[in-house]
Amino acid sequence: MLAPLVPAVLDWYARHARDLPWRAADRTPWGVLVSEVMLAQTPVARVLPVWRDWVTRWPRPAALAAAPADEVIRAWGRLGYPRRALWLAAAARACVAEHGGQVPDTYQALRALPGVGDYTASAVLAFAYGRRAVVLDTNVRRVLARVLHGRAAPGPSVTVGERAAADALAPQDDAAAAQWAAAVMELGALVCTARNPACGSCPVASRCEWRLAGRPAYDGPRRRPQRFAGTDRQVRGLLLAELRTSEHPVPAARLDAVWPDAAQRARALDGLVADGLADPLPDGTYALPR
DNA sequence: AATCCGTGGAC
DNA sequence: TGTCCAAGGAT
Repeated sequence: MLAPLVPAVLDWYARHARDLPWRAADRTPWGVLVSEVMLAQTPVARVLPVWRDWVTRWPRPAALAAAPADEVIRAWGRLGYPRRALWLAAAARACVAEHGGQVPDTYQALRALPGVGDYTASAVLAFAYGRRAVVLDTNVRRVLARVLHGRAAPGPSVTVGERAAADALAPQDDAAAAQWAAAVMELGALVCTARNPACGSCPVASRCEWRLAGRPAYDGPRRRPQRFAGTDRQVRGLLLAELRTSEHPVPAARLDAVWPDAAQRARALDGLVADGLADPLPDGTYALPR
């Protein structure tokens, strides 16, 4: 007799969940939102110190809403995708302007915040408010692809069938569904990993379709590999690093030194300006916006 | 729907 | 060096 899937994963989670600060008993919806935005495409270990700095410096949305952009961008450090820092600041202002300074607790209102998509809205509902939500991140998608469908990895984008299966699997009860979301995500992060999954430590290995099929390699459509070297993204990163680490406005000549291709450099700098990550000053220098 | 958007570690 | 991967979202 096989243990039912959901209880087995919940039991595993009770014994193996990491002690992460955004899950602590004194967590706040604001801290959870900050963590979710930071964790997108970014490893936990790199998020931890930055998250602690942010929630200490800006314990509530109103505090971040009042912070100057340059301070916000510098506090983001090298987490990557620095537009997320501006999204969080804009979300904080929306919390103040439209939700009494609180992080909203409905899917629709969360989705309306800048930088909050389906995953983040669902995660805040579940992890901050203990509500039932279908939380489909890369970990959950991988676990379900393997356990339910015998595939090594999920497809490039969430399908309606995938969402329906995840919905059908989640407990109906709010608290149980929230626990399930955290548990299955944690299983994907710690055991059912993309590379070298630890099936020997998996609580549902005995009923995993993928393992039972001999762990066949993924053969479906692949998302095109993202290049980085030589792209505008790299140049933006180099330019912003120069602005971030300088106490004073940066002369154009110093920005010229970070990348040889003038056309690409100009394109990247224009992009930063358009995104609110750089400010061209009247004297020809550049600085972080205030 | 396909592309863009940072950064760094593992292999 | 190159590739893949890490709690996605916007356009």
